[in-house]
Amino acid sequence: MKMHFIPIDYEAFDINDKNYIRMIGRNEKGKQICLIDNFEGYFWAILKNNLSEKKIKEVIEKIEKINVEKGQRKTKVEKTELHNKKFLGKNVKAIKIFVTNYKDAHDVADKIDFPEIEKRREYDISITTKYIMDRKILPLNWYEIEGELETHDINTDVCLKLEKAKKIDDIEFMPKILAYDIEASEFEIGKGEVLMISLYGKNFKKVLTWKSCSKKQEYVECFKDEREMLEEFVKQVKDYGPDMLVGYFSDGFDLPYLRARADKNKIKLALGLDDSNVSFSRGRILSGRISGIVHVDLFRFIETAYSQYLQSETLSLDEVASELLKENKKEFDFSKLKKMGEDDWRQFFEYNLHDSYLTFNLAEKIWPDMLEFSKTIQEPLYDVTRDGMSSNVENYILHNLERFNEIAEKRPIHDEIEKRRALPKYEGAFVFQPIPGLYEDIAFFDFTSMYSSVIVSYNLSLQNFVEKSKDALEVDLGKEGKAYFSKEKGFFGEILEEIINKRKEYKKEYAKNPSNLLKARSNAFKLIANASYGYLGFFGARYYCRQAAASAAALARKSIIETIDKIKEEGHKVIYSDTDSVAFLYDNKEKTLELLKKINKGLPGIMELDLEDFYKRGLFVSKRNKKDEEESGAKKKYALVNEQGKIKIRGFETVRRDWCELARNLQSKILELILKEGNEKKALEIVKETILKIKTRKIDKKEITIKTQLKKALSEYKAITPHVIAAQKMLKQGMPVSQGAVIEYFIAETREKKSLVREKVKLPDEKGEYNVEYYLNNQILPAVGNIFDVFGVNIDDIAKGSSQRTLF
DNA sequence: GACTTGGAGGTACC
DNA sequence: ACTGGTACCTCCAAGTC
Repeated sequence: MKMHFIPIDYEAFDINDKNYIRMIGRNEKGKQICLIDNFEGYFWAILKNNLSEKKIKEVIEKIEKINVEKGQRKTKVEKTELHNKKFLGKNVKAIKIFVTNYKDAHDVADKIDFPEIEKRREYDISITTKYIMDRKILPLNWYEIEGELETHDINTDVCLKLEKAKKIDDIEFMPKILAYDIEASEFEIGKGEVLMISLYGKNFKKVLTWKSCSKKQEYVECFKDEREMLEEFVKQVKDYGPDMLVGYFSDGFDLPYLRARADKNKIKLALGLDDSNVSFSRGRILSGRISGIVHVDLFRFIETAYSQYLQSETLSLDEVASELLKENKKEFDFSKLKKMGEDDWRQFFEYNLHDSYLTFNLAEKIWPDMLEFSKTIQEPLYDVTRDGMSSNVENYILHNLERFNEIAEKRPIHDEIEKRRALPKYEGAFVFQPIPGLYEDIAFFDFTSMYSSVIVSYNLSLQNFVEKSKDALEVDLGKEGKAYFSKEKGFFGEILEEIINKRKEYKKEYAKNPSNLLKARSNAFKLIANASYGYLGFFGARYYCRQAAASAAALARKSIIETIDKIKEEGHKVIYSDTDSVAFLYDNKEKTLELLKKINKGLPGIMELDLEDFYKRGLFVSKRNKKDEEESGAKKKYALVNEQGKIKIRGFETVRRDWCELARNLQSKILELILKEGNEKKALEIVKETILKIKTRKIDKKEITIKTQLKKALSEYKAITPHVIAAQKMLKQGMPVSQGAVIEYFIAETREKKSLVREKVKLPDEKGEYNVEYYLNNQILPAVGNIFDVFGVNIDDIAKGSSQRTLF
């Protein structure tokens, strides 16, 4: 049989202790297809230099006799091949060792500890990654496949055993998405009961429940008990037949909860296309897997791939949906949960369904990004929606090694990781100390993907890292001495250069012909390029090279400082610089652009300086110094307005979520008045008005709420800060408090004089007046004080003055 | 008990 | 444990006088 096929889900399985890969996907008509392929697992033994042919033959013979026993399973070396390969750019002879079961590759490798063997590699790559690397049946690409019909215990339209596959042109593809969400009686996984499950797909909406049903909506279906509801959930998902089952925070809540309740009810949550139970892989965070259906936790994907482009301060469904879909969650008061009337249940069903509705729409909206991530990195959707950026970078590299005939480096294990983590931080970026003031006519230059282009231009990588030599590039690492890098092109640099070029190409294409898909594609490459430098310095990386990362930082410092000097030489006053950007005063745009060209001519390799923008005004403030410290300009804190009147604020409290809205909004208003109108007097009036409002208690509670994230488990805090107290209070009230939660509280008046802030903490719904003194002295005045300092106005005096006036 | 100082903690910048 | 370093600022914790 011959047909078109797009693989979506990958899974390995064994028959008679041999490995196979099962791909689930669709044909162009939307039929669900299962495709089975052999997997010939292998790893590499790299031979020492200059071994005689006879010696090599002996080694091969020894290797071919190796076998291991793992419980019932006996794994042996099936065959070997001798190849000329490369390892970190060097030519090596290596034995390709095929094993009958790849799961035991590590154990087989352990037995090959002969003196003739230099290194053993690639036994630590996951089976699906290895399969994709080897057979090049790439996720979400279209193929024409040929194969025999196969009877296989799986619920798809057709199942084939693969014989031939040919890549063909893309056909537009939209997966069948089903979103789900649950509500439970208690927050802790499995402790309470699942009260309802909502499902939302195309022309499909349902809420399954076993609770009050007399006034239910038409989309609600009622069951006798939790068990029947869970069974129906499985049935509904199967009938719908989605490619993707999507939840929001469903790895951490919905799916483990469902599984726990199914276990409790002694039933199987047989969502898998082969009727298998949902399973969870252990890791720092649980990952819920359903065989044949891609379970996606949108929250995790958004967190790694999307969050840096979002304004949302938390990644809650409500905030993210509000930003991306312009829709919010429905209201529901959870404190009612203990005594629910029929109308309350009605409202709860609607609330539950709406969460699935939002999740479904988010999934459709973000689909281009998931698709392009998967195609770019060449890893399955399931992985790409969960992996962090370091894995994404690494997988991108692994899938591109073959072109370089490279054997992959190993992943570090415990001792090596510990060693790397114990190393001190190396010196990073240069940040210019600004002089506080209001400046006019500012030009901003910045380097495009500075660190990546430094890495490419100077060939900084593990492969190029060498002992001191005349031909090598010498990088001065200051206190740490010097590092040397060979000048040949290494695969790391080549791959990174391609990534940068593709990003440029797709960005240009997008500008010409905008589409969500092109935007997503350009973005995927951008994210990978941006994470590559961090990858070099990441202790868990296969291609970790601290010296390369430190050298990238050192050479970037050198570049930006030289750029600053050149700008100064032209007679400009440089006012700021951070890492890859420089701001200076200009008087003539043409001349400024000429200067840009001139600097670019002198830059090495692919390094490129760009005009970020021309700004009309810019404000830099001083640090809130401790006593006796000399007043100095604050780094990473400034506000600019460009010629179109667009304001850019960095670092100020306005953009910090751990300050109350009142302070943030006031500061923002003041910055705008100063930047747009240059009117600090009017700004001062607004501050006075706000002070009066605070004192007369006219401020809404919402505006004085402070939000702080709980970064670790409550018990691990050494210092008991206000947000820890607030979290403890929440816990006492039976509210869910988990690591990562954003805690909300306000500072209240207390009967007795208390000196510590935490003694005045109250939860938003607690009775009590806000603490005038605190909001004045710890929120409002600090937020605007250093802005008015620039104009020689002491805000503390003003505050005191207005307080005297109000007294009279 | 008032005051200083160091560091824990959180969040932002690039 | 799951990309890197730099920086600001608040509030607690513990020490000094």
